[in-house]
Amino acid sequence: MPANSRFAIAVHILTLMARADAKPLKSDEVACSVNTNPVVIRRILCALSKAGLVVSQTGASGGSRLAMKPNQITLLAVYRAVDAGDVFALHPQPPNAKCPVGMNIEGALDRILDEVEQGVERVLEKITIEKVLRSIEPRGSARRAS
Amino acid sequence: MPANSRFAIAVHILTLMARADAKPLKSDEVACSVNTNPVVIRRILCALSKAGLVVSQTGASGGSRLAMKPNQITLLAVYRAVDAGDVFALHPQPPNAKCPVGMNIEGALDRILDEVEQGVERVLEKITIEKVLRSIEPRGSARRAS
DNA sequence: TTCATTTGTAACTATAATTGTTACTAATAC
DNA sequence: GTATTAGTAACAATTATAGTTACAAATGAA
Repeated sequence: MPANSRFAIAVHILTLMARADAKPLKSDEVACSVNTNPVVIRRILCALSKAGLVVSQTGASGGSRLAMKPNQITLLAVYRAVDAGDVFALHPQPPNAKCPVGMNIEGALDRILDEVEQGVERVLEKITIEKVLRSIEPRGSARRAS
Repeated sequence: MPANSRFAIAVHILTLMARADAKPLKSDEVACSVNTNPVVIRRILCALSKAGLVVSQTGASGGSRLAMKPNQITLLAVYRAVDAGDVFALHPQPPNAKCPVGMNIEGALDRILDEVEQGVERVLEKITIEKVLRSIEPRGSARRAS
């Protein structure tokens, strides 16, 4: 099924929570909106919790809520929290070290991958969960950035 | 095995060809440097050929060579030629259309994916095969990074 | 013309990652 | 105490990738 959707689902989850304000959401409720199994949601919530983006509580009337304001959560933080994977993979097998190109290409590709990831991060750090929520709200409860 | 290495291998192949100058390389020779099966190489060469980056010829003393100068081939062209896949995937199942967030989140994520891909492309369009080759040559024709 | 060589491509296998699922434990509120 | 919920382990189903074998089509050389 490869090509992972954890980042997309994480953004969805956090947007739901931003909309719910401080009210904790249960993994069942979130799963209903995302249209998947609650365990899939809890796995991602666990990563978001370890990254300090959400706070969860077990027990009756438990659930999860944002650990900070929606305008303090950038998509870069989300991208790093869930392991979204690299933009491209390097060689499956190490190249031939006896070839002048094979010997050095991995280092070169590694540096390129770093630059590409930085390009991704520059974009993601400019977008917040608040911004995503506002881009979704048809109108009405939309609110200015604080 | 997911997370595809076609872009990495394509850059490797083109760098070999840049170094070989106009001499056509056989898929066997390339496979030896990349350390994989010649068919894997030919599959990628086929994509590069369709994109007009290389020229191939069947038959005895055939092989493939660059279709243009190494400084005219950007990594963006390579990235587009091989299907490197998206930076992140959207929802595996469509979200719940009855939820205000579920209804609109896919569009928002799509726009974010577009921006991210543009971030990737801005980086890749600045790097050419010539630059990769120079960053690899141990010395002699080596040149300072720019 | 004939033959060896090479690409192009189809078909199949093995591997690995993801998502979905069930089942259970631990924590918490009422 | 009891019901509820998160956290997590274990496993199945799906899917993409890379590797492999096999063969047709094209080409150049004898």
